[in-house]
Amino acid sequence: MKEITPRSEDFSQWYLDVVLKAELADYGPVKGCMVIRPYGFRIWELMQADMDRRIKETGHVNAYFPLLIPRSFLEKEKDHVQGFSPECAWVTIGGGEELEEPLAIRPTSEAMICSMYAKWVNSWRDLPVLLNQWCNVLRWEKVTRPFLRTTEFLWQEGHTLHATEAEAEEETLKMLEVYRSFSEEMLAMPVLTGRKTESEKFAGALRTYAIEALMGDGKALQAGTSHNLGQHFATAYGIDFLDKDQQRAKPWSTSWGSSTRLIGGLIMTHGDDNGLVLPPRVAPYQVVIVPIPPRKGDWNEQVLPKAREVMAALKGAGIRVHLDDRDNQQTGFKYADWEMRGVPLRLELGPKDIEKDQCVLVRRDTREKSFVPLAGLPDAARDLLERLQAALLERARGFVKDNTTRVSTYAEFKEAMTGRRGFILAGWNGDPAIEARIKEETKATIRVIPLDGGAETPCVVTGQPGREVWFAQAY
RNA sequence: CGGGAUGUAGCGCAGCCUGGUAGCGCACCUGCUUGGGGUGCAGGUGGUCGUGGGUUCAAAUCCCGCCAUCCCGACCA
Repeated sequence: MKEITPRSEDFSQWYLDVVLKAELADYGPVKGCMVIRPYGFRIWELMQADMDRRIKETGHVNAYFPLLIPRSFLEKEKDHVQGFSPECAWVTIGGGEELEEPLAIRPTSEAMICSMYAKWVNSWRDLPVLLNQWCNVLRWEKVTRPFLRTTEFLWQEGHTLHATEAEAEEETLKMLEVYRSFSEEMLAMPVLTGRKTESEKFAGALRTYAIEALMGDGKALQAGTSHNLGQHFATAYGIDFLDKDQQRAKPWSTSWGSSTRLIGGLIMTHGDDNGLVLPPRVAPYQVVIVPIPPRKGDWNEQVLPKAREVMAALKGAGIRVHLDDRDNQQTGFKYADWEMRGVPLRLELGPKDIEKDQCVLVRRDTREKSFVPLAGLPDAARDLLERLQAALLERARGFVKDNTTRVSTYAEFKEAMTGRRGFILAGWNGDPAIEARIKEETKATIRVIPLDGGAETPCVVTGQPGREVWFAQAY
């Protein structure tokens, strides 16, 4: 088995090595279209199940809309089509014949869903509409990287309609908070929340909000977005309703999405030189049992029965557990193998342990070993998994803190960007030209404006009155 | 889309310059060995050399086209 490139040596290569060697994904035959392999897909399923629960708990229901969108639908919202048409893939032939109207493979579903909403919404009683869909989307990206930027990816997209601006804004912020809590609670990935600048907002949106996470190489990853679409889409797609006072009114819409990109964030937040490190809550296997063969005799008699017993006990306690009973691999190989795959806890069980009615638990993050009596094992394992989950979040928070620099001069800003990068807190006068200049000169962009607008701080470039915002180089 | 590079077994590569029966390491299969941190030995399976054309008695090798991938730029709600 080939070694994983050290993280410090080449972060990009390290990331690719982890994705491929841990068998999360593999390249497909079409550029940018990756195969999500079973181990990677299980992570997605676990994430998806929890995110789906959160979406439903906030009052939304799931539906499914078509993959193909007529060109004329997409063209109805001007900013939207400008933003997305460069990355659209088109179906022009069907059944061997040229189509009258090309069909876009959805890059996102506002156009399709809003068109249907126009048909369905007539009265104030029909509002709010709170729909979500889980699906694939296609965006023709020029540069692709597994999970982070792929031509086709899986995501959820929520699309809602509201009677008032205040309600729409509340919804937008509510879903931003769902993404924040999900990232931190499930992925142990701390994120910034805030508003995007004009240059970074969604095509056709009034306001875009995002969560931003800091990766191990000091670059920021946009991990989820929530848009207040204003009345732009209602206007473009002709959605209106009769209000209580019998006046025709246009609803306010929102959309919000999170994707398989979160898996990339997970990898780059926690992984180390030995490979993946998975937070227990999204780990396909939370515990892997590595049975140790006896020096003499048959492990089928001396070790495996006990190992199966232990596995059953852990499973009974709701822990996802795998027994590695491969007899063609050595113990040391298995240790390295499961570490690479990021399994949070390794349980070693050998003849010596069985004699003493104990086992060895080894944490993936710290490699700390503990001897645990088999009697109370499920509780001890669950407890350790919870502590590990919390420790990962704490460590990641520490990393963000250590890699956040508050600067007051542009020289300091540039210096921070040439070093370890990370988040930079600096004043900005609100001028897009300044934002563009900073990007050109340092590669840093404004990741988010704090939700409260940011503390009053002189602009780092001009010295004019400004607000403190978060900068970083983005993925 | 511009600049550079690379396509040979599942993966990583050599062979190409100087044309002459396709090789190495890992992985995989068999057997033994080993086993509490990536064992060792022996045997074995697997390749129309990215693709189309050209030159030649003969092309992985030389020439031309195309395709794909990677790196750097541009692009990327």
